Amino acid sequence: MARIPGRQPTAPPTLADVAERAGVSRQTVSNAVNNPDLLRADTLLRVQEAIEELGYLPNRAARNLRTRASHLVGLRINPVQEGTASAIMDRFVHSLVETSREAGKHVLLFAGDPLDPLAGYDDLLRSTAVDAFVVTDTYLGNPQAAWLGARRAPFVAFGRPWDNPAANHPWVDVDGAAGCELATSHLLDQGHERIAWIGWRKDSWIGEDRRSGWTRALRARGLSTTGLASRVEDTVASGRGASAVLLDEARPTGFVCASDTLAMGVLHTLAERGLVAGRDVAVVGFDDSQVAQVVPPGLTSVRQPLEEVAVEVVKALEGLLAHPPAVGPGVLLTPTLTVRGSSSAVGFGT
Amino acid sequence: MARIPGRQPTAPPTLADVAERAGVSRQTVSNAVNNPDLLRADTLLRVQEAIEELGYLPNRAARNLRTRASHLVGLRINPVQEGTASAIMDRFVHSLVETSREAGKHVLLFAGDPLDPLAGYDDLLRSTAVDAFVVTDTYLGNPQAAWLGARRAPFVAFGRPWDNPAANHPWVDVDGAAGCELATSHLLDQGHERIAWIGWRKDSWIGEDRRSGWTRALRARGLSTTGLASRVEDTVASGRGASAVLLDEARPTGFVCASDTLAMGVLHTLAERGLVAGRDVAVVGFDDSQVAQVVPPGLTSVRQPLEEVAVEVVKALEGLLAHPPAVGPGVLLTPTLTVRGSSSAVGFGT
DNA sequence: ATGAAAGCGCTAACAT
DNA sequence: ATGTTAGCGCTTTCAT
Repeated sequence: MARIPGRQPTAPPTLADVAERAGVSRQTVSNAVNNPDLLRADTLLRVQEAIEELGYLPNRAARNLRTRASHLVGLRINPVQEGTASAIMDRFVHSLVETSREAGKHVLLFAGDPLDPLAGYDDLLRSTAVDAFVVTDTYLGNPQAAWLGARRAPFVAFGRPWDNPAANHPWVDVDGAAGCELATSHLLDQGHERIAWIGWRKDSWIGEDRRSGWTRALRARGLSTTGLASRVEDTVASGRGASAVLLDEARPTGFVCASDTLAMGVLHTLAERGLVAGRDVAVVGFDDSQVAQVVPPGLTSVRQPLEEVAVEVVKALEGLLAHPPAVGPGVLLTPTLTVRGSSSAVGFGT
Repeated sequence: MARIPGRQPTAPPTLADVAERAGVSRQTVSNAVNNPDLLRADTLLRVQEAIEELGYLPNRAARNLRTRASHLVGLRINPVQEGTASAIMDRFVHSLVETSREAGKHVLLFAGDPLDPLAGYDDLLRSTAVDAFVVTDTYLGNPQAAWLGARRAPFVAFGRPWDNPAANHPWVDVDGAAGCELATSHLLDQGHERIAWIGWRKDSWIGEDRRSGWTRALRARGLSTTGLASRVEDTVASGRGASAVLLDEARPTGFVCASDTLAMGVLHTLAERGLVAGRDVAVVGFDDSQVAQVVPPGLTSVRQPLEEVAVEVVKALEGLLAHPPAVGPGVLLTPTLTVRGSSSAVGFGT
């Protein structure tokens, strides 16, 4: 990289450096970067050469100050839940970063006090550090949505506004009911007729949604759900306990679970009883976590299309930050089912 | 939040707004924020009240432009390795974000073409979007370190400069050899004498380091390692294959693995042969992934102290960005062993 | 098609 | 202890 004498050896070149080198004004360089159409072809070429030679790239801070935009998207991350199989954030974050890059944005991570869902948002907003937020933890009944809305802070939610269908912020979500219906139908197709559900407590909107997919699939085949459902906390121990009770009292031949964590609990029960998943009892989880992928004999699981979610989220962000802002309707994506050994003898061997 | 008439209703208050309200100059407000010691107590109080009332927070872009610092740390993230148990990034990223916050920094995520380890760094550097980088994927023989060094880009590595012990950049790493020695000693203490190693190919520095811990522990008790080691790719299938061969040819009663992924491969082999982990054969993995935590009967695993790593990384960053920069020696942290059912009948029941 | 002037909000350097 | 001046690097507006 060529250096201008008299400058700090590490200071990157500025617009003025390029202008001098190309023999034009600073403004023309700016136009070459942002509105190339305005330049005559030969001028443009000369400026571009100078840019190339100097390795010029616009200074972010200066541009941000001038345009009042940071091209940064804030994403709050919570601590990893140890002892669970929860694994979607990892994949989602990567997809979001990747997609954001294509849209000329970067992702700014910030931490949040798990007890205060609002912590961190305010400072970033008031210091104009980010242009918008991506809000992911809507499962709590997200006060963020209302709060951010009240502050006129642009944001896109990954997750439906369950508690307020009239909310007018953009959102993207995955159809959990469809996923569980898919899972249940898969077991029905394998010949199972007594299929149990292990899900979350009734106050979880997501949990009730997923459960409805199980109900729907059984009803569609004229099968009863009575005595086959259990609602517990999202822990391996709860899954194990619930499956033990269900096996004793309802004798199901298959389990559909609201999470991979609960499904792993079922695998624990089976291991204790000398039963083999996929041969003796079928098990399906939700999220297609790494756990599902590597546990013997492989856990069949509902997979959220997180790459698509990221694409839709970024699309919504771009609309939101456009002039004038454009807010489309919520987007509901359909998950797929990844079949492994836990639900089909064929799948044995990973 | 009070609003100044004549301004956009959404534009945050500026230094000038606060100055006017407090009846002082803009500089005094700036000092109140950055050098409160310079103000007389009563002036400081008045300014602070004005700041409070207006909800003022300094504009990031303006401050960044003026101070030539973004208080942003760049972290490149790679795609999640599907089908493996690899899980440390998640935990590390969260710890890093948390610790950075305490140091007044935020973490900027960017994506990288997995094939080009340098992609993404250059642009952020030249556009002065970040103050420094945290480099994590040093296992490849990291060209980033040399490259960033040549550009005088401040960075801290999570991972030793294996290929260049003379490198003078700050780094933090976890002692893999000590971890595997811990794991092997644990099995020795349980009475095992034939303990096999399943690790990575010889060109992996990290793999050889971890393996040396296994060797050291066996040698210390006068036991031979001959015929007990295998070097394969980091996949579940490889771990399964290697453990099958080792069981047939060397009859080990315990396995120490370079990763949880390989350890899961061992569990596959055991499941196929009707053997029970922890009762018939002991297995230890590395990384204490979620997989290790939830798989029945629980996988004993070496746990990296990622929270400490993050603390040391941020410490090193602060030194690096201080005036003048201060670069301390590399920091090597010691992992712990999390014992679960796969290596002790006691651990049965999670 | 190109250039000149102004200013985004802040802080470093110097006055007072 | 506080105020004044200048300028960080860029883009918007307006003139040429």
